[in-house]
Amino acid sequence: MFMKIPDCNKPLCFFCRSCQPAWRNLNRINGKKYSFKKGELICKEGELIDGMYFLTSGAAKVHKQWGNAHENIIRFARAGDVLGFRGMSDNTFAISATALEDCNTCFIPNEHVKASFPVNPNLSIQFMQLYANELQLAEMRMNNLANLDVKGRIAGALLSLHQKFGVDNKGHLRLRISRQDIASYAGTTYETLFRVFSIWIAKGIIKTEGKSIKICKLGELKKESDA
Amino acid sequence: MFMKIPDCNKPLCFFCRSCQPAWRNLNRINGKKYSFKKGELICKEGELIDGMYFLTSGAAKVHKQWGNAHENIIRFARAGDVLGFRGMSDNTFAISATALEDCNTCFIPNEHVKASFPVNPNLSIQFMQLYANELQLAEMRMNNLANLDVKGRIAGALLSLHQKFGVDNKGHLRLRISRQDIASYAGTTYETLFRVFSIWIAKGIIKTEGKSIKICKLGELKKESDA
DNA sequence: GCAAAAGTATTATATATATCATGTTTTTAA
DNA sequence: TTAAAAACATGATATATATAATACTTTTGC
Repeated sequence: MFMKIPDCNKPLCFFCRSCQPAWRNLNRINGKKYSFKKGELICKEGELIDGMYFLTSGAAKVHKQWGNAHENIIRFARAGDVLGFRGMSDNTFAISATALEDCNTCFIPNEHVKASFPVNPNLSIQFMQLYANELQLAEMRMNNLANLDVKGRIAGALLSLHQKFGVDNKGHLRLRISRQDIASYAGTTYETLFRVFSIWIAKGIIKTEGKSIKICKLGELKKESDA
Repeated sequence: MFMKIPDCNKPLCFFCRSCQPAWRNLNRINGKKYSFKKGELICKEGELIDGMYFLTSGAAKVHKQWGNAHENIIRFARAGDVLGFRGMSDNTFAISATALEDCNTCFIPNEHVKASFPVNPNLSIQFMQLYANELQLAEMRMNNLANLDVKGRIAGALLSLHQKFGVDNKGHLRLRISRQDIASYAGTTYETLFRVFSIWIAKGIIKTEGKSIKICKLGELKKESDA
């Protein structure tokens, strides 16, 4: 579950991609490669996180536990995304991340992240842009949660998943995910999600086959999510 | 309402603060100073925004109009904050900003922002950290909107305002803001906000005096907002 | 200083959606 | 390979909160 990074100058590691080629060797020395099985916790709210995880393969959910059993999913991550604390100060984080598929990650300690900025002028600009984009997404999502009814929120959730993970050759969403997780992402309950799905399946807007979901009428979903 | 920036190397302008002293003169030449009266639109969703506004005084709301009359406030900004598109690509923005008090801003065109990065190594790091912080706030707010009931959301809204704008010597929130705006920020309606306020006033948790709001029992509000 | 507009106060009603309850199927672990 | 645990399916009920309707009060522009 842990080893030195053997080769990380591949396009999927955000960090190495943004560093000068000559610097990547130091990333290899200072970073660690962690693998996580489906369902495993990558980082947990309240824990001290002294570095960043860069997802190189797999998928994860970033979530927060509420009291007893109520979980809320804040966002999803796929290869190329960053997990763990943002910025570069040591800090405990208020949010957990769990692997939804088997994951490979590069863990880079804050020390080394900090040391990398002066030497890699492009790095902070890349981070800046990454965060700016995520911020924009976050604000859109905020809006959705605050203004749309359940249908709209579920539509938005499906569209995000569609955009982030794409579809396979059969048109099925590439991420196998439980209905409960979709509900948690849309800010609703499983039961309500089920009801909405039933309606949409009847209308031919989506099609399900076990855990696989196919969006048949993308336009209809878009209409729901910006009404 | 528009003039060349006369003097902007003061601590309140995020951009100048993050640049080398020698570079600030160029900011002065390339930037423009815009002033906005209370209620005036600073930037409007759909418009092309080819630069960033740096608030040096006053307060503003960042919001999105929904169809007919439904408005949602995404966040507030005070002196030191950035408005307008984030990142540095020319782009139309999905979000509007309106002055809540008379505002002074420095407008820096994207061209000059871009040109400033290579020369001011600290600049992109400052931006990165700014965005990282805002991202964290955004994700917390997302959570609130998705999981808390109205009471909790209103409590959260008041606490944010309290934290962002502070209180005067009488303990009143320093930002004079309409109930409708608080409701829009909390993702609810004026009427519901009114009901919740009535209860809290009766309980002595808050006190109102026209537009002025005083939080008497901060602890009680905190309890509401993380239940 | 006055008219118009924006903001504030309040109740009654409607409805969307969570909660509860119960059974079935699929997946996981031993 | 079976037992246990998640995940899925579905209806009935309760409730929080938006909507609607109406009147009063303060602020703003002319």
